[in-house]
Amino acid sequence: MTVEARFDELIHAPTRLSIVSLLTATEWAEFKFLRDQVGLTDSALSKQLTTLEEAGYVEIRKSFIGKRPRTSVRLSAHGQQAFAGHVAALQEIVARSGLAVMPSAQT
Amino acid sequence: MTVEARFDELIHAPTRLSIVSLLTATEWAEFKFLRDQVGLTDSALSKQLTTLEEAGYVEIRKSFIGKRPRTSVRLSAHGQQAFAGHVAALQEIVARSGLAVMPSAQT
DNA sequence: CTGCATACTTTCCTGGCAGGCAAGTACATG
DNA sequence: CATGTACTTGCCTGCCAGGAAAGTATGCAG
Repeated sequence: MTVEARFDELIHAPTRLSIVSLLTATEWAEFKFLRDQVGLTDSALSKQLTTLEEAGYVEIRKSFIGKRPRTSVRLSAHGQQAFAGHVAALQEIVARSGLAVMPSAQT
Repeated sequence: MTVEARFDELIHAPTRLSIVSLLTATEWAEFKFLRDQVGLTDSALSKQLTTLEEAGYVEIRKSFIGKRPRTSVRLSAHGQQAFAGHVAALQEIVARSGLAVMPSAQT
């Protein structure tokens, strides 16, 4: 599978970047988990998720655990591609800059 | 030299990201060159450069070539560090996502 | 039946920032 | 004196993000 390097404004925005990158690592993630990880209010997260859903980047699953509603989210295939493409675009930028790219950054 | 991974909102914004990454590759760059590369109007670029200068990320040199003024810009050491730190932060995000990082992406 | 809690969603409003246009500045040239 | 170059600054518009608060739907407690 070839990933086309494509800068994605929607994914680039800091909060959505964290949401999407969290999702790449978590399969189905729960609303509260995301909310706490990215540090947004319910309303703000809800809106971002709607935005991502409208772009076709995430799937939102509403299930009931016992009697309580539970919203879970995961990246769609399309979202994964967009993220991969965006990362590739960033890497091209970095590559142009001549900065060395390490496979994994240790702090 | 250890680079601290540090997400930088100022550098992250798309236009400034292109400006800064261009600067990492060019030493002194001229105003018109930057303007054409990033596709901004004079005024918009001027403002971004002022912003970057106020953050201490770039140095602005105003010289005269013959009788005509010429504005050139380059990344300061501080700006280089900030960029490197931001890139490291992005790489950490990508690393968390489990995406493979290629040293250079060919299209 | 009423009230309160859970789990979001939607509406309303504010604030910041980006970019374009147009005018301003400074200097040289015709 | 008018015009051109090379920006800079001011003004204005538009977008979008995020918080607060109200709305929706459902369950449970009393």
